[in-house]
Amino acid sequence: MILEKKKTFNDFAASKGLRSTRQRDIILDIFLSTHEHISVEELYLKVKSSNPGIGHATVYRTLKLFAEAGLAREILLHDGQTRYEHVVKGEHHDHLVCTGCNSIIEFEDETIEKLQSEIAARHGFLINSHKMEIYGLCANCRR
Amino acid sequence: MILEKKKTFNDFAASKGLRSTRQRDIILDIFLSTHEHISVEELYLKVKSSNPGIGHATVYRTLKLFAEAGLAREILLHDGQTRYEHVVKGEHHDHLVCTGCNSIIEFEDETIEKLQSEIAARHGFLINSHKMEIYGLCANCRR
DNA sequence: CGATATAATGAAAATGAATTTCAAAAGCAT
DNA sequence: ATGCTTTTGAAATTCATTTTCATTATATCG
Ligand SMILES: [Mn+2]
Ligand SMILES: [Mn+2]
Ligand SMILES: [Zn+2]
Ligand SMILES: [Zn+2]
Repeated sequence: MILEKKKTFNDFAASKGLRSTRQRDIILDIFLSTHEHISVEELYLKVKSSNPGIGHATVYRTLKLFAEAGLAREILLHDGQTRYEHVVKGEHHDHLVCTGCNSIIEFEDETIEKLQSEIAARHGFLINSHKMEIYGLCANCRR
Repeated sequence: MILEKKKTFNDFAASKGLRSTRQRDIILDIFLSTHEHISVEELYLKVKSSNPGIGHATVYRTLKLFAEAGLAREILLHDGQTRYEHVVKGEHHDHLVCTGCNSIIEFEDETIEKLQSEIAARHGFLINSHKMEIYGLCANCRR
């Protein structure tokens, strides 16, 4: 499925007339090797540790491309850092965000998604994406 | 209900031992006179037009107090500006955000809220707040 | 192949929202 | 009023992100 994502990006790049570069390959490899919800800075540091030459701006630019290509999702929590997570085709999830330890629990709820569609339809609204975050304390942090 | 909010803030201020200042009164008045989801900068400009002396920092600081006092809610959309909206006691709503014209449609859905609680409970998670934003095109912008 | 055109990169500068600093002003208890 | 503490506002600072622009790399074409 890593190969699949690489193909997704290559197809996207081709369709956009983007050139294939060593930097984008490296950043994609490293992004795909991560899990969780990684901040741009975190990814940049990972990238730099094996490829000191790659610059800040390239990482920012490339992650935007990944999001555009549909293989990454931008996540804005309340800490002033943009994060990215993997997009799994045909899947969607939302987040329980613990304000105690910053951990994130993912969940999906088919019923909520359906209700969202109904609400949008009721307003003549065409959904492109949505985000839902529940903030509070995880089981560990509760006491 | 404007008086009620002022009382809410005064009680909050009293309980926190905050001093009552001309600036906070003015900013509260102007905030309460606004509608929609106003950015800090927008509010600052409004404030400054009638009270040129009031500074940027004070507006930022005061809005945080309003949020803490429970009469304003901070909203982060995807435009890099923090916005604030009024909190109506006992009410909650979420947002349909049009990426075409930046308009916002508010909605409430009791069932979704209930499902959120269930999900949280299932994970032993204690909800403090949540946000749900649906992005897309409003009826006007669709075609 | 080269040569040429154009896109991508990266270091550094710029931007912009938000926060901090700190001296002066204002509020409050006595 | 006095003295103590909080608040204010201008300016400086921070910090993430974007932009600039000279250089380098990639793709295309003869
Ligand atoms: Mn996730
Ligand atoms: Mn609203
Ligand atoms: Zn936690
Ligand atoms: Zn619209």
